[in-house]
Amino acid sequence: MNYSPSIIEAKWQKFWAEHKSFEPSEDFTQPKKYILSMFPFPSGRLHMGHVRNYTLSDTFARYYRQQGFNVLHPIGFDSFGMPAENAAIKNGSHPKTWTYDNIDYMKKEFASLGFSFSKERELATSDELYTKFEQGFIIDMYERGLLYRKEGMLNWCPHDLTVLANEQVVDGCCWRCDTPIVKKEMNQYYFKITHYADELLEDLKKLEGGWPKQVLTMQENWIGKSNGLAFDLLLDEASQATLGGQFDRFDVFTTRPDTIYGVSYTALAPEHPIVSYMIENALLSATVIEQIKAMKNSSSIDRQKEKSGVALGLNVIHPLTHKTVPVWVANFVLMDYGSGAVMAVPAHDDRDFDFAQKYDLPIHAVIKPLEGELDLSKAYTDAGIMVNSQAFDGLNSKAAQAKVIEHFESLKIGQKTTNYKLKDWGVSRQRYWGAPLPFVHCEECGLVMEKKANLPIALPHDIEITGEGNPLEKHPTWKHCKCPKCGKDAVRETDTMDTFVESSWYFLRFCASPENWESQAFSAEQIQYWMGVDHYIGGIEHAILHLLYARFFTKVFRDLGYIEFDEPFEKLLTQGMVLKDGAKMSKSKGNTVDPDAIIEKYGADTARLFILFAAPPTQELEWNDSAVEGAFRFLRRFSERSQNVNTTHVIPIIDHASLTKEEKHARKKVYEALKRAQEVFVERYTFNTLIAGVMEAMNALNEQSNSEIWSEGYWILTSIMEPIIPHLCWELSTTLFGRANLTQHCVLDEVFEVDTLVLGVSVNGKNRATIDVAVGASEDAMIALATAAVEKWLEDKTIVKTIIVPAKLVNIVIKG
RNA sequence: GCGGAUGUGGUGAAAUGGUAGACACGCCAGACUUAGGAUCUGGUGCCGCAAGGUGUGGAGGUUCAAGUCCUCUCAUCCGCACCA
Repeated sequence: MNYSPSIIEAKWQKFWAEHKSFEPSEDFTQPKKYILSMFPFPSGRLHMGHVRNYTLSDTFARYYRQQGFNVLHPIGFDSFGMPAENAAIKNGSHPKTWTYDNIDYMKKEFASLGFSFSKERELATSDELYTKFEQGFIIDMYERGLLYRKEGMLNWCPHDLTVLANEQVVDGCCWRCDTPIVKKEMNQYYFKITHYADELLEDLKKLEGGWPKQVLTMQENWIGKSNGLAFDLLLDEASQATLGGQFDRFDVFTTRPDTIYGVSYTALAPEHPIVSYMIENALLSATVIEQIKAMKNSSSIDRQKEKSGVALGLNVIHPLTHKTVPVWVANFVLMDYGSGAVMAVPAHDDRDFDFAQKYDLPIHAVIKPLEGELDLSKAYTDAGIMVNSQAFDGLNSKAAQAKVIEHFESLKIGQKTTNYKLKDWGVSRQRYWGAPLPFVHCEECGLVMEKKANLPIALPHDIEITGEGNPLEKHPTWKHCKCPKCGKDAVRETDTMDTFVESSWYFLRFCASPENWESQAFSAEQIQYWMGVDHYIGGIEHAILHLLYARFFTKVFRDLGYIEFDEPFEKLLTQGMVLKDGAKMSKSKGNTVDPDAIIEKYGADTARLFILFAAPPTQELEWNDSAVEGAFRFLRRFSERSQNVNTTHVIPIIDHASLTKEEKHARKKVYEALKRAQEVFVERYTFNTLIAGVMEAMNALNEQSNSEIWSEGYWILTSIMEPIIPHLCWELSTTLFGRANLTQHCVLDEVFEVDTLVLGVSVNGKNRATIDVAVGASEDAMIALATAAVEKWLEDKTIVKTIIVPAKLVNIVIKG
């Protein structure tokens, strides 16, 4: 058979579409698999990263269908977001039109790759129906206090004119456009993700084994739990007087209570309320105020370059020694962690040390190393023996931490405290193309949530996108409404939501059956059956943002009573990037490969085969045009050699004993490939080795000419390969076997039985020869053969011992 | 600085402590062909005519046996990073 991918691929894609071949069953008594890859943003065209992502999930989905599972393999589009608006500014297109045109095109690309997605559950997160359910959840969360509004200093991207979550600030710049962010004070909506900080951290343990370690570590670091001591520092009387009696103390947090006697100054963040008060009331000189303002306004990158600060002329009382300690303002103290104030122990903290050096502040050593002398040219941050610490002298500093905390607690001047780096998730965006926050501002009632019956609060179509400000804010009528509570004139919230909100629950929405798609977001029964996601596949770039938010939503939905589990994704597979010429494919580098062009030239099966063959999924994949050719040539051979196969509807029964050596070898290779398939799909995911095994089997089949063995081989190999190269395999399987072979197969042990074994013979662990031994040969006989084979290396030596590894090798240990 | 990953032929890679380099790409030689950027056959880690030697970033160690386990170290990549 001539291999014509364009013909057979179109044929089977049409067949699958017409027969709705990949819709999951509503029979919830069947065993299920939920296979999901992270859905794409509809940017217009698929790139090779997408092809890799969806080829992986499709391969799992098709495998499990063959194994008799009810498989949910859905797809959607994460279709809100800034690029649609950017395109509107650039081309004058409407964000909606642009988005849905792109979706249409990308759906065609999906189909041309033969992905076995459920069509009936396809969604775009910008669909009004999706917005409706999402806004409902937002209202639930607001009622629970999990969504709130507060004034705060925010990351503002001056290019995109929107706020960004901390997670969306990369190296001080906007994660999308790389513009350095600035701080801006704004009223914003927040999700109370910190309420779940501890559970999000603790439940990472449940994911061990199913998630890559790297991702677990990244999440752990991001949540950033640390235990320590929080206590108040009392301002001395003079300082209280300076502050007009407005402040008498401030709160600090330390993870090193064992260094408490080493405190030689304290430092406040430039944004600290005491500092603000002093600026507002002109309690500082104009120069100092300028310095502090400069600290505040400097970008987070500049702030990290060099430590700077200034003394405030205030003093606090050390809680244990009662000595006076000066108060400084310092740029390295962060307002949004802990209380925005620190006790400084320069002898035992690198930052405090640098600062003390610069401003010539005293350095009191209170920990000495277990061995050797204390080096005062730098901070000693390790554990050691406490000194100059009154009653604590001589204690191991590590062990004494709890004792110091107890001491503070017994004096009622401090307490054990846990802090997290994780901050609440700011979700408002001053953009048009997003889901509106379902709130109304009423002069009488204040902030009022919409009635669920009024949802969705949909976006107006007639807007003008200029790139400046929020188009919803500028729309003539949209924001004017009646207060849902009192009915008087009111104003709609014009902020829309961060698009990470949509991707935080889309995997739940996919569980909804098409028949109640319109009426409810999902049902408990459907969720219970389909969740959790058995295999979740996507890029490592979502290790923190998306995966943390999705975990958070899952816990919230559980607490709202919608679902009954804690974690959404059982197994996470993070695929490596697709590279060309050693670099990530990108338009700016001009090293992209267009999937459509590859499909047109070689077909989807070639693209899929190459992508899975060139590297294991988690590793980077280097694009190689000639290796793609190689994949194509394999498919052609696979297709053409099918002429050796007899048509049959059952697997041939073969009398193994009567076969020639080549025939036996061919069968062995085929069944080895089958064994490997079971291992690869279930445990290892190293599809490259599976494909190699199938190639070996093909090579072995080609060494013999028994048509029964060809038939058995193709019966099994087309089944193993169907998840990878579905079009060709459906074609071959249909023509040859009436598709009866696309199912589970048993490994026949008889094909692995052999008469003779090839053993390696090594001398002192170095391989020297190979021998053929009969199965069942005695150890003595094997040793005799082995020693004879390596005689040359044994001359004038004494054999100390011999080690026989069954079916593998004989190692002769010699001396002299 | 902290955390993680990776390091094996000319290239992508394989090897679940037991014959390193499977399977491919590329390259070389041959066959077929009007032709070959098609197809088929054979070869291909390195040094060497060969016998043989040598070889998984480097140095040690454990073991009868190490790419694999342990210690140290170098390089590259990724993530986090003034979090008190």
